[in-house]
Amino acid sequence: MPKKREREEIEQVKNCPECGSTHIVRDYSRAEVVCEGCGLVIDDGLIDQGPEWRAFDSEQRQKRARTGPPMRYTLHDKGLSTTLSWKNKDAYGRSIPTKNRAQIYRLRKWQRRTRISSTIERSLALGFADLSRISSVMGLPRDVRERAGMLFKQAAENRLLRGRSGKVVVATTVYVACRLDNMPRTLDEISNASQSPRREIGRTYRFLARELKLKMRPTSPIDYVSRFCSELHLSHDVKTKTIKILNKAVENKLTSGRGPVGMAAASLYIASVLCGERRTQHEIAYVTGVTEVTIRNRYKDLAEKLDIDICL
DNA sequence: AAGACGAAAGTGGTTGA
DNA sequence: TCAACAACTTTCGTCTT
Repeated sequence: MPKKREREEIEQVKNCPECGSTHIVRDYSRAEVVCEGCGLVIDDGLIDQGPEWRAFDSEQRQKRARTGPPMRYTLHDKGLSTTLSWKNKDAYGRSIPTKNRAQIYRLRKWQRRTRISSTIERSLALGFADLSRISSVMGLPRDVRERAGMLFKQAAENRLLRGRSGKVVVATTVYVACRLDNMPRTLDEISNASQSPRREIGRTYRFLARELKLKMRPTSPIDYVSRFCSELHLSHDVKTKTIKILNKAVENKLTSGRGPVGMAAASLYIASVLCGERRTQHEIAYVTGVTEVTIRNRYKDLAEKLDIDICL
């Protein structure tokens, strides 16, 4: 049996409407037509003509053969649920006798009720798919993913997804989970990985924090240090030096009201110079996502108030 | 030529009336 | 709801190495 093609290039859509990329593929495992450039889902509900099972001999083939589309895991019920018509007709078009109407009514009522919980499950399934995509792009550890998943579930169960983009909510739960696990990511990083606008994530963050009564403490600049250090290929010495500087800054109350990322960036700059492993303001600005101007302002502050001499 | 500097205007979010 | 405000960004010309 020839191997089934999981993904294939597509010819109908020439360019992605979002980013213009021509790299557009059919992903049968997700039933989507996706732009590889920006991740935009151009079409979904794609029907895979192949079976989802494999048969190794003719007996198995006979047992497993059936009609209907293949199962899909991105749907909460794997696409196998029953639909119940609203007409008082049976499958042959005959009208249903009056004495059975009450029964049918009860069936419909339960159909309606179970469907409410399944919309939640559906958004969960979609959200989790998004979550695993974002966390693998960002390389997040499992604990953070789990936490984000739990948060998303809470949000869905409390009906907080209404009128909000699921993608943004997922991105927000990732942001929150990172912070709660003391490995904060900046809104910009989350925004890049999830392809959602930063301001939306920020707004949703405040909303979720209020609705789910999340007790968020302000992030400490120290939590950013190791990650930035390794991205800048700086030694352990620079790292400890940076943390020393930051602790002193906290003691002298230089950090309150200041953006933690800016503080971390400036301390990192100072430490890198003092340890003779100098990185330019430009490099640090690029990695940390704050501007050179902010690094300058912060580090001037620090140097002056903490009596640090930087001989350039 | 690259990096650092700083002034000035612009931006998005918070706060308090 | 709106204006004032602080922190931060953008932009750009100048100085230093």
